[in-house]
Amino acid sequence: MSTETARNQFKTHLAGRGLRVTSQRLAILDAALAQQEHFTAEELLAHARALDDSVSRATVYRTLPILTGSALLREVDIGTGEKFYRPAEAGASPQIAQVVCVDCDRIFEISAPFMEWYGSTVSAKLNLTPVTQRLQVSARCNRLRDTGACPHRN
Amino acid sequence: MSTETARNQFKTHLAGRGLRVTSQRLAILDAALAQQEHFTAEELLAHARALDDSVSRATVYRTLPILTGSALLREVDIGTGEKFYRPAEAGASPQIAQVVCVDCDRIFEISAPFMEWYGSTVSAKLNLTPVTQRLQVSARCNRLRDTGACPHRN
DNA sequence: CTGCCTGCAAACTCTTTGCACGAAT
DNA sequence: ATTCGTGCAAAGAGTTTGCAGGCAG
Repeated sequence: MSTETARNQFKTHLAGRGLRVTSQRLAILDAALAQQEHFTAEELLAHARALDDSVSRATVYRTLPILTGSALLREVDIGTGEKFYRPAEAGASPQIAQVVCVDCDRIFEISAPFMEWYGSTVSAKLNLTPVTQRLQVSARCNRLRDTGACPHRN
Repeated sequence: MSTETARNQFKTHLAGRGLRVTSQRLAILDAALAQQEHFTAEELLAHARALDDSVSRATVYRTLPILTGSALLREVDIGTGEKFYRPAEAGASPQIAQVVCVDCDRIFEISAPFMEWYGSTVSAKLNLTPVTQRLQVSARCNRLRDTGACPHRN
């Protein structure tokens, strides 16, 4: 999705909810979409400020829920206290497994289509209907174990 | 597992690591094992204080890692900022899925024997070896949707 | 113009830590 | 007698919120 397309999608989302299009919100959007990896709110603040130095931490935190709500970003929680975000690829499977390498702290994401069946099966036993599901795996790097060097670090 | 058995297991674990058996640690253990549902550190503090009012918040936080490390408690992270704990049933499958009802916030746990294979498959693609894995499902209550009353609430 | 949005800073929640005293071994 | 463990209170990390002024619609 081009930046221009994303901007338009964002503006439509804002307008549809009676929210205003501000330079800060656009800067945060642009900064978020430019990220290559998972990023934190703090990292997003730094990048957004590079685009528009009037962006404050509060506005980043106030804008993130709008961005996740408009399906432009996905929130990724790996249970470490701080939340991570990343651009939501259009058409990507909602069933994603996160593999967190305990050696390098990197987060990998892999489509996990089988998960849907499993979540549904498990939920049905409780008379519940699944909304979201997530397989989170902590793993060690084989290369690091064998050669002492983690190929993902640096 | 009886309370007496758990106490002995805990004392053995402490002794084996050169840690001391204190009344506070035992009170926290007893309070934890008496819980029927998932509990937070704060709730555990309240219950432990009912058994021994000299227990402080700091000691609860310092003891929780010892209890999880000795396999007497399991930590359950559902991505809400605070961590939950529950007694670790002896012999239970290490592969557990958590289903969190978004209507009543209750946490259900279900054995998920296939998860290990999923995690291994997904990790192998990255040349990683899984250490822990977790399937977390958010779900809505069917009963609430149909009748307007959540049978789990209250 | 109206009122949503903003930056700032303080508040908040959960957890961790420095310190001097007290208790387990 | 040694240490390790403890309570207290302060510090920390991440996030949220009250307020007065600013800008979008």
